[in-house]
Amino acid sequence: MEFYQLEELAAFARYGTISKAAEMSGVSQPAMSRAMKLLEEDLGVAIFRRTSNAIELNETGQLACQWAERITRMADSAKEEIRAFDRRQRTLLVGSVAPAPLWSVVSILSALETEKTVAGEMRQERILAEGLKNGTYRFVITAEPPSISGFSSVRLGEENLMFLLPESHRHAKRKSLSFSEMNGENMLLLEDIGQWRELPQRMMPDSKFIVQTDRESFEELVMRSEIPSFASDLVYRPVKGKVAVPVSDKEAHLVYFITARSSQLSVMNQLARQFRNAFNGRSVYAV
Amino acid sequence: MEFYQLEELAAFARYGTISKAAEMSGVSQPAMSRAMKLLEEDLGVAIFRRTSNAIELNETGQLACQWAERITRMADSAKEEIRAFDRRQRTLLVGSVAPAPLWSVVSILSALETEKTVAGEMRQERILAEGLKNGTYRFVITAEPPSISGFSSVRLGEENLMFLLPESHRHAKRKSLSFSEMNGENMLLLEDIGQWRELPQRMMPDSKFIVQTDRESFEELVMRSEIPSFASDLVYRPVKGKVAVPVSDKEAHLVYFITARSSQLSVMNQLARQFRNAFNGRSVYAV
DNA sequence: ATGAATTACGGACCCCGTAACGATA
DNA sequence: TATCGTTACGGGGTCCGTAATTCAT
Repeated sequence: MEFYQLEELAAFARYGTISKAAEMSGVSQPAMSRAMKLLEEDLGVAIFRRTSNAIELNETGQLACQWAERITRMADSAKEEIRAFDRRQRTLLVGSVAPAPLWSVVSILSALETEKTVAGEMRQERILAEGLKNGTYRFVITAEPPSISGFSSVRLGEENLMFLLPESHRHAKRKSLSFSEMNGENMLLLEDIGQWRELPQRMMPDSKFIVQTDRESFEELVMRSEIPSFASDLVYRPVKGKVAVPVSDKEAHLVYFITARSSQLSVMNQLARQFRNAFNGRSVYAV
Repeated sequence: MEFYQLEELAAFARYGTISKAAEMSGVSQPAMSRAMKLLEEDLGVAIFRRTSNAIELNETGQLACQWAERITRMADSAKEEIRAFDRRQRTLLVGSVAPAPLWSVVSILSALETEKTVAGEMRQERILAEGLKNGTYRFVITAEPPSISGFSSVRLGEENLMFLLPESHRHAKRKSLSFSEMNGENMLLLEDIGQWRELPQRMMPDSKFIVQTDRESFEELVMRSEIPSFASDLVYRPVKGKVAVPVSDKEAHLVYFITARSSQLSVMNQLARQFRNAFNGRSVYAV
């Protein structure tokens, strides 16, 4: 019994005649005729009812066909799952509640673990803790480190939110600014910013937020319009005609921790060191 | 991906080295080495960890092996089930509560249905009714015909129990004899007699029954000893030195019905006719 | 030096496609 | 006569086993 015979049997059942099934399967008619004969011989039972000029499945053949489909389906899913498992084996997935620390951690890890493909994704803290336990994530980055036995956390660094205002803005000269002071003012907001996504909406309930999914469109809008937006010290790059004013509320200040199996402690410390090196002097608050 | 590769992968997992697995599978070592390599190439992922002169499964390989076993097991059971189904398709199974009518019905049916293998088995009435409905039995023979819609019953004939006594027995001259009159007397009994099996024990609670499994041994014992036994008009053959005395209790008189799908009515009538022809004049009570 | 895996090589087998054939509507 | 299935036949791929090679214990 061979896979190609089972597949051809299923094709025959679908199309009714050997000619049609052969044509649809991309083999010659005699080839399929032979394949069915060989399968029948191998099984040792009649699975076809043959008249001089036609052929059809008998009851046993219908059963055989169900099995053929089950087996080929199983073989297909086996291949798929084996390949998926292999991919998971050779990729190292990092989860994070915010994009900025994720980018740097992914980039640092890519250099450290040259064997593996490093990928990152953003999720809620609850999901991250779950995924850390079940092995989906090797590392997770959160503001409140989950305490799971066998896992350890290391302080990674901090991120501070800033208002990005046009120089002409009435608050442009301020050294710091609270959410309440900006409440009611419409702002540009980027969609995919994890933990930062709902904070402004909560703190500034009277403001309208113009949400952008595409990062390039967002930056285009920031540059070309007078509408205030947010920036962060971790990703801050000066924009011509704009000034960055730190948000004074404590909610705008996040401390990130990286968490993984305790066996990864040395890797995590290295990560934290490189992370801090990369952003030394960049943070508005830090030193 | 081919079945032979999956089987060899499973063998390799079982025996640990290619050499051993090849030897146990009856193929050469290079053949199996190649098969594993081809399988690996087909999957497109590494399933082995190779050192210069050793090879072992990696984690993906262990998963692949589980799938290999699942698939080959499924293929094996598919073959088995297809063959079993085919056998069921071409055998006609008759169920009965007693051996005597079963034998004749099987023999008559064998002549009628030359296409099929006719087989018979004895079961309790409850099981027979169940099996008739679910298609296990094409015909069942019972004393109390089950009434199931779509199925019909035909009176087949009757069977009467007799005591088989040595000529010297105190009751040997009787024209008939009740269970209670024989109660307390030890008797020979055949094991595989279906409905007749527990009747004597219920009606003669003080008797001890010497049960024989083997029919030949039973007949030997009947001939060579003075111990009374049972006979029936349906299978009665005179035994030298023994006399048969009919049992007078009504429980010793059974009327058999044959039941099957109503579409089989004409076959059942033919069966009943041939059955009565075969036993015409044989029954002690009949006529 | 023994045992394991792979590579090299010639041969056999099997499956394929083209072509020819038989049968049915 | 057109369609369908089977048989016949030459070709090519592939799988096999033997033999040789490499490597490690």
